[in-house]
Amino acid sequence: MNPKFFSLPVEKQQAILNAAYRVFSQNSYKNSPMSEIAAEAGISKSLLFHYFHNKKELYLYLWDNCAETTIEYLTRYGCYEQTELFESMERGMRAKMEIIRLYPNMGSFTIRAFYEKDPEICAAIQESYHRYFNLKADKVRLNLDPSQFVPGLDIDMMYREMYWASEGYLWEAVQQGKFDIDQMEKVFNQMLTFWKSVYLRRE
Amino acid sequence: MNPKFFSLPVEKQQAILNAAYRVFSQNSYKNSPMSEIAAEAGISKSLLFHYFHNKKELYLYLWDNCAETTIEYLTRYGCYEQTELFESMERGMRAKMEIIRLYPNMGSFTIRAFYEKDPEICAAIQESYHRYFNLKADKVRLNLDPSQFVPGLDIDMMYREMYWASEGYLWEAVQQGKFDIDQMEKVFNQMLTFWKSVYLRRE
DNA sequence: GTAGTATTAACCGAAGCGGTTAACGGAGGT
DNA sequence: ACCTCCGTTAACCGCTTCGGTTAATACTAC
Repeated sequence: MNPKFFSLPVEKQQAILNAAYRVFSQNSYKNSPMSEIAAEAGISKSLLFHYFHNKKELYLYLWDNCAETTIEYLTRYGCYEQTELFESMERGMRAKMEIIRLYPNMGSFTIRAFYEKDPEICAAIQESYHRYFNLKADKVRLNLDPSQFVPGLDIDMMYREMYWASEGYLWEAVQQGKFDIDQMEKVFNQMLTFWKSVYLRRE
Repeated sequence: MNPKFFSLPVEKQQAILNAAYRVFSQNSYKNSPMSEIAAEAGISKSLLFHYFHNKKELYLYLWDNCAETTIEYLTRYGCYEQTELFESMERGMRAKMEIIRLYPNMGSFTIRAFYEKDPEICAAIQESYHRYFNLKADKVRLNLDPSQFVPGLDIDMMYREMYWASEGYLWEAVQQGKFDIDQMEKVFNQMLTFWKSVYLRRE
């Protein structure tokens, strides 16, 4: 790719990447036209090809950008550090919110890219995925003291439940295409206090 | 549309509809090629155009099929009848599972169609939506006895939490493109007993 | 056979694709 | 004033694919 891309004003870089994330996350690789990306980014198709030699390069750059941005924010918000369960959930959410603020459609793109079948890119994605996975596979360790929870609680189910609920809410927001991040953060905090109120042992 | 479509063997009808649901749910209207639908359904493009005069007609038929199928199954599983909260959740899930068994991608299609911006169909979708909405707007009434729950429970939050969790799980399954419905039903039952165990008052 | 129906290969003009080229236009130096 | 540089784009390229049609094939029943 053309290094001049990085000397663009940051907002313009983001506008381009976000347009690409949106189009690629809502269409298959094959059915995602470069022209649509350019138009949405507010630049000409020629300029888009000036920065990214071809469609594949843009796609794979986005993919790498996903991994790097994610790791960067997870690190910055202390998500790899050992903490207590709800604290860890909260950090994870804050990191995710910050990423959404930057690139609203990055999450959906990541998942789509991961399951993308097109032979032109599928191999590259999978290879790169395993590279990143091996790099950061050191799982997050939690301080899980079972006695802090309501007696008899199915902790595994609780964990999955919390995960699904946050994903479900996020998905709903993405579908509607509106990202009121302050509102989202508020809802997430409500969920968090709700979980604490029902899962934590009442003395 | 050509009425001969309905004298096709049922599996073939479903194959065609499912191919269409898949393609339209994973690409914008404009970027969804009829050829891709035909290929996935295992028929020629000409035959597809033989049954549906054009792309728009197919799309709108799918949309109507969503509404009708949904209403049919919700009725069949007694989801409009007045019941207790968890019973109502369970019926809703069973209905949804049965629909997924028939048309795995109908859910995602419905949502996408609802937010579709293409001027060629947007108006028709919205108009039709309001028609259906007015038709079935008689809200489900619940027997909600607050005393059956754990004291101090935020019932509204509990309700949203359950909704998001089931949507989140469903979405995860759809993303992966694998629909092991027995497995899904099992997980949903686990969620249901989990919810009861944490939300219902323990005597 | 033959009549009728289900299905498709081959085709149509038009549009859109990924990608290139040549020219424009504004800023800075002289 | 002119030139140079460079970010940017309009116009274009060959080609594919688009939505949709047509004419011929394959199949079935009599």
